Amino acid sequence: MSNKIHAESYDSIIERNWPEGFKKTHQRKDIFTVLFCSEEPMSASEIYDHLNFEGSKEKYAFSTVYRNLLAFEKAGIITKTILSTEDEAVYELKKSNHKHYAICTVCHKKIPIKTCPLHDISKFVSGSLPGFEITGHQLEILGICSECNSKNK
Amino acid sequence: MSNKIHAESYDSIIERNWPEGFKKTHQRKDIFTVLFCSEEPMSASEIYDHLNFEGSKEKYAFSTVYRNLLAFEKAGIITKTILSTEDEAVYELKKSNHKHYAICTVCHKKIPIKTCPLHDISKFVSGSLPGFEITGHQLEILGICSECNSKNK
DNA sequence: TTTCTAAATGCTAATGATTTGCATTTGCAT
DNA sequence: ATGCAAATGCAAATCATTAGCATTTAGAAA
Repeated sequence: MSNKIHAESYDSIIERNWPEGFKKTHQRKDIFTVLFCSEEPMSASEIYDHLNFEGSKEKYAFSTVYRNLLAFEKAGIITKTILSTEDEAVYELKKSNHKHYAICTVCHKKIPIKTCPLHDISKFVSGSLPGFEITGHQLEILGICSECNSKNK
Repeated sequence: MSNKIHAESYDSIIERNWPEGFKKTHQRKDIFTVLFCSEEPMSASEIYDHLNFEGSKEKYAFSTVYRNLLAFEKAGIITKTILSTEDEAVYELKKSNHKHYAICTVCHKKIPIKTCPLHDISKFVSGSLPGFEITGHQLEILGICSECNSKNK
């Protein structure tokens, strides 16, 4: 990113979170920073737009974005999700507190759910899945948000 | 389908499950039957292959498959799901007992989970989402199955 | 049963997200 | 500073899914 004021702190954040043996190209650092700053999971094209329009003279190819999202995912520091209401995958940094969303099937608004109802999922499931090592889960709650509901009256 | 022996019973099943005001074309009935007979959720191309290779002289266009999957979904009798390990959407008839899957991230095996851990999801979530009307949910458990785990030793 | 019409189909071409090939550039270890 | 594997940019290729349009068909009406 071009914001000099924050450059230092981002650098140290990157330093702490960078995967082992990962080349630090400026493209990679910038993709990481965009994801780090985003409140919401982002699609590849949203990331691409952020990188290419925010006053930076750098070039960021679409293929670079996709290749690095895949690389970050393999390295285990981001999560890829395909929501059933969208046709693009979305990506977010793995934070300590992971999130799920309630998604309105009418307006596609995504409302984060504060608590994960699957804290004890492993106990719940492991009984019926002997030998299966659970590494994660995906959950969406689908429905109609209050705004869309009232519009339909 | 071409199996005369079962034709009668499929007809009555179709009769009972057919959406209101839906034209009964042989293509639609056959797509329904393929889904009805499948143990697993199927992708559009799997359905297409079943229709076009199982000895039938009928023609089934890809666009017909997609159009009718969408129509069935709108009519509320099938479910479309995009699994995070696959790049095709999969479809299944809504059965009384809905299912979730534990998916191996290595071999992509799908293991049905017997119980839905979200029976009381609405209570759980509704508190934090006032006015949101829950109509459904998507859940995947991701991990490594026992076979893939033992291979990696 | 025959006629009629909107809806459904098959075909092919278009779309849109994601991937790939390849020549060029760049981190980073020596 | 040098060298090379890894990363990049660009453009073309893929792959799932959708749309356009001329033709066919289900099912209501005559």
